[in-house]
Amino acid sequence: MALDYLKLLNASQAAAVMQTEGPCMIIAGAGSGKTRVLTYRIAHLLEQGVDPFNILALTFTNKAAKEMRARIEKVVGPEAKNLWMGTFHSIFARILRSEADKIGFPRHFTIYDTQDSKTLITQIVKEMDLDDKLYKPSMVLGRISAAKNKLISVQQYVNDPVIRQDDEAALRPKIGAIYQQYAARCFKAGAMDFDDLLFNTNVLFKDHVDVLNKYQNIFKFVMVDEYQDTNYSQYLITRKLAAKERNICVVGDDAQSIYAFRGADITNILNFEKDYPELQVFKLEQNYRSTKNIVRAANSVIKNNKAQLRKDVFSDNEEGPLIEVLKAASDNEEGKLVANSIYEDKMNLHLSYNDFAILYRTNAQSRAMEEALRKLNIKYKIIGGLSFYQRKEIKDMVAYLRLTVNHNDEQALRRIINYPKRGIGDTTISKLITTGEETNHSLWEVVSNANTFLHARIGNAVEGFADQIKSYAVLAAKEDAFETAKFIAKNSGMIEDLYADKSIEGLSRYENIQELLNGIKEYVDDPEREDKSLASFLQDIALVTDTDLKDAKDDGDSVTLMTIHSAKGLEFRHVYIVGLEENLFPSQMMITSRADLEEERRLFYVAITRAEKKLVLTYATSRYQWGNLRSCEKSRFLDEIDPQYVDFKFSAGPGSGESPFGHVLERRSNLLPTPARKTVAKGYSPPADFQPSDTSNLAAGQRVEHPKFGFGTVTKLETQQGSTKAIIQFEEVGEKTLLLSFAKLRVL
DNA sequence: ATTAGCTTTTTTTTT
DNA sequence: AAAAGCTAAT
Repeated sequence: MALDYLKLLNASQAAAVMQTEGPCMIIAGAGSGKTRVLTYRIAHLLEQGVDPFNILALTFTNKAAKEMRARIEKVVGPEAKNLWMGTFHSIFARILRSEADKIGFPRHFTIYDTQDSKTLITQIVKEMDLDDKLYKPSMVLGRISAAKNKLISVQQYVNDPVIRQDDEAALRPKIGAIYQQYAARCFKAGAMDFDDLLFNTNVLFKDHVDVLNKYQNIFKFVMVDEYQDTNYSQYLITRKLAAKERNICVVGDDAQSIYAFRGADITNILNFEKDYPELQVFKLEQNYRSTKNIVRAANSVIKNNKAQLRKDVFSDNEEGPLIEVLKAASDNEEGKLVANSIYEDKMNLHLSYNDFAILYRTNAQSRAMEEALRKLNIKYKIIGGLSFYQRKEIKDMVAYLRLTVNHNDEQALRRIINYPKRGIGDTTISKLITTGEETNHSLWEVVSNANTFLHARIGNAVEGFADQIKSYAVLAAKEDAFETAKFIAKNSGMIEDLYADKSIEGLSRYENIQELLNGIKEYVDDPEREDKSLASFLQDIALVTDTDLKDAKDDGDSVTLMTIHSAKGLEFRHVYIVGLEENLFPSQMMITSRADLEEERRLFYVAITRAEKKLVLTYATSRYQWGNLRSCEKSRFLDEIDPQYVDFKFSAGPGSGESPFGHVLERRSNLLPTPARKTVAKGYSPPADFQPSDTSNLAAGQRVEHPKFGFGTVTKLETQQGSTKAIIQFEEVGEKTLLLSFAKLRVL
């Protein structure tokens, strides 16, 4: 049959589309038509007669999955609905639900969001009588999360001497104990956090070969988008699933890897080459999105990163205008400059507000932008930030729904046991918890038998609450999600409580509950929805992000505001990247190690490459931070762009009046040590015949040579998860920690 | 048990 | 600047 869509692809794109059998890796530069390739590749598979039920396509966001499914549907028709397509988390949550009993979880397990996890950790730290200054929930959760992403179980964690040393060195020796308690409590509550969804999938596949076999036979073709952002846990899942058919295709761009903080591991790409020696690699290097200036500027930035795969992204588009750099005196003025510029461009070039995006490093930066846009009556939408489902009243309502479906959900129970007020105070609650711990019962079991150990008055209140929840569960068993939720909202007293509050915030909370109910109604009314149960609805919203949400209800012509992380995969005609200041972008927390700084630079690269026609970069010389004014220095990243692509607009807009000392200050900042110092050994250049040695038998004390760092001595070797790190004291550049599988070392 | 008023902390990024 | 946590008074 004639594959007419091949006409729509360039040579390398077409090659990648046609390569359907066996392992394949597509290295796709920014804007190189990656989604197009994935779309047609799946379409091609379907045309070859592959059953859509046998194709698994994993994407990074729900939105990406939705979009791709829609595009495939355009090519192949409604068959596309049957593809397994979604995020890692949503796909494997679904599989875990149907196999839950095999790993001891209830079918309707709860998914804890980050806030639930942190609250639980705070509670555990308190119960264990630990110093809450030392054991900050975000820090502890970070440790636990990192462990899970590397598939380190509680047992392994507490037994591993290296981990113990690390924790002890950080004066936090009890993290293992907290991890243990945290996991036990989640299990008792029938709950999994985000990382558990992947961790437990691995457990399931490891302990139940029959189950793994089943899914290997279902997923005959596996595809992974944004492969550079997968962690070890995800890597292993895909490897296991593809082990039988070996039809696995991953798409990624190492230059756009920006989720290392979440455990994403670039070695997955290298592992991939090792796992599949017969691997076919395709490179997509032509950028169809942006002007030549934008692509070249982006290249000049990313060139400063040492750790990267060889790639040469180019554009055949017009040259386009230079990249504009604007300087503002304050964050508020920065907002004004951006808003004015958007307004002018829209009028002069007859664009719509949808053509514009403002990107920032942190959500907090949106405020100044919002104010400025509002003053000019420019409509905007904010993606991310405090999501709908994170609002207090919504979390309360959802807690009722969650507890109805899963009575053991401890966090939900604690959230609402005294909301609205039922006279069950802190003392009672801690008594309930302690009893649960002592008798090894879940909180719910204690609560529903409260009369056996509490005074009648208070015991009745507690059991009354339990009865209430039980009655909701009876209702949920026969009614759909909407009817159940509507009843709960009224019966619980939440509606009444919120309605009584006549303040502006109170009113909006009341409206938010209405909106949630509307959302549930919509969910139930969807003609394609098969499962209209409350449980099904909850499963759906647990993994929905705001980024996915906002897109659904497109509110007309508006400028988009979001973090750079959220902007990944998107494109806009005109892009403004704001807040290009030291300690903001790059972020303060990311400038201490080279790896972090390089991730930050990749983030900048991602931001630049979102722009099609015009790119504007701004920075402010002062901004409010934690309520007080701070002065800021412009970002080192600005100096990393090759100046031939940049137009430094000197004077800021109206009202800013360049200070007479402007030049002086400018000079001074140039006298500071050059940013982005390269850690290469100055007095060393590698011999032309440099040949890396086999380092599998490397031992501490040996002398080695490195092509960039020069000569050094191995001080220590550390093996973790099968990969070995060498700590080497170099003569010229000091101590470095190198991954042996990466480092080119010659043993002397 | 509840609440008003005070102090402390928080800002990285997200499934 | 705002939210969350804590103390003291009711």
